[in-house]
Amino acid sequence: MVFKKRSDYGFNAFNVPRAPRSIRRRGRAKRTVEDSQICAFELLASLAGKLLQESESSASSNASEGHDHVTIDGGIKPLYRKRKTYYNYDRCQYDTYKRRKFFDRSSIVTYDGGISSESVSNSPEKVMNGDKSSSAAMLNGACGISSLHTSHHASNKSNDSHVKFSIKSFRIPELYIEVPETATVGSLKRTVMEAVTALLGGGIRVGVLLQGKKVRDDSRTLSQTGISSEDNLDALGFTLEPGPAKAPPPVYSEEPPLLLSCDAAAQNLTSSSATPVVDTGIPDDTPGSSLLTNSANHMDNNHELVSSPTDMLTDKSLPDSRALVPVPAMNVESLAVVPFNQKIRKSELAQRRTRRPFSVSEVEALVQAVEELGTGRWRDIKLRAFENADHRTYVDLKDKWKTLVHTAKISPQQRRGEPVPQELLDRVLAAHAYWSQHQAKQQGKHHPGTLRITDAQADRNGVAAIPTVTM
DNA sequence: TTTAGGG
DNA sequence: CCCTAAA
Repeated sequence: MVFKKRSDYGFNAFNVPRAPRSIRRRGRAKRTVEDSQICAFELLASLAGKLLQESESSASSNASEGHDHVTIDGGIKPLYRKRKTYYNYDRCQYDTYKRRKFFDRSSIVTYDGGISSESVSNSPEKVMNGDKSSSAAMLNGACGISSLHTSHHASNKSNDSHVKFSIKSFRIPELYIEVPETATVGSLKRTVMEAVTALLGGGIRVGVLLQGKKVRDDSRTLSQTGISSEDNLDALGFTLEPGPAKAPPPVYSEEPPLLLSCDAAAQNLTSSSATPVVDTGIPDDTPGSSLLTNSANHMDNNHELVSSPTDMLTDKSLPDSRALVPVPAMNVESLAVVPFNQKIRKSELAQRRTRRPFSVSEVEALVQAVEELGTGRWRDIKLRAFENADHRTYVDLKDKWKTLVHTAKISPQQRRGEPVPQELLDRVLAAHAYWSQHQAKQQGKHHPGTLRITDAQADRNGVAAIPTVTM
């Protein structure tokens, strides 16, 4: 017997019309999206959707037990989930992309389902292996769709406009549980509880959705994002997303380690001066799919990422089982544990990498390398100029070059982000032109010389300077 | 695994 | 940035 508690299958994202782009507005509120996430985290920590009141300096609040009101301050560092090694990059992606397609889309739940399993249904699929009677409990922590519904009350204070969030409840990601029919209800409950506990303990992140779209830019303020006390916050929602259970050691300073154990989060968050580390990476901004519509697209999910802390399988579930269990528990266990653990790993890689805009110096290095090696040798370029930047894959460099060429062609007014010196853009254009005609495919050591732009300050009429190679 | 492009 | 087809 297989039970499933699915909160969402972002799978049918395409069934949902894209929510209208939210209206950005700039105001005085200075809280950032991250702050909201902190609020959400605290709620999570208490495992109850208690009313959360956020106030800047009010002395007290009527918050409930477990945690009193929290004064959120800045200093939240985005966490970074380091990817596998550079060379495994694509492979990892390949291994998980299918899964991602299936789960990435999340949505705002329009119903408060609470933390309990609100819709347990029999899985139509048959358990593949012979462990039909297994008491394995699997927790699918990868869907990243747990979401909740929030109700909010705009505070119309005269001067400082604060936004108050009253999150009724969170919905947890899908839980995939499997227990023998001989199991008792009690064991089932425990199994579910363990699955939930494991999920929360495994680290969870919070996402913010507005108008059905995920808000990724954690640096923007609430007002800038469109979350203002004056707006109808009905379109605002939070989501729980499975996060890495552990924080890989940061490699670079700009890669804050991520630690997200529930406990840690709870501790940090309950402190008014805490500066918890929160992952800012949000999987996808695609409009969420409706949780209410996915039931139809229910497809075999037995193979989807499911995590199952081994401890979860060891006991609990069996004690009450008294029927004939054809397969020894141990065997079942081994069969179940292995695959599930592998799957949860994949789920951890399913997160979209955090955005890392190229700095001018990086662009400089890239341009330099391309001038020397030409395009089409991104592997070498990576090795030459970004050997120590694990977060810059050769694919990234190639992409960056692509955008640089584009950037160089458009008017400065159309460019965004940290402005790239015109000098560099000129070199980009020159190198691009040079290697384009030169096909750069020259094997061997290409010209050991240096690509030199003779007309760096090429005219802005689109005529790229013709570089020359000097020996 | 890399390259090359589209998404 | 992601996803892939090809090489």
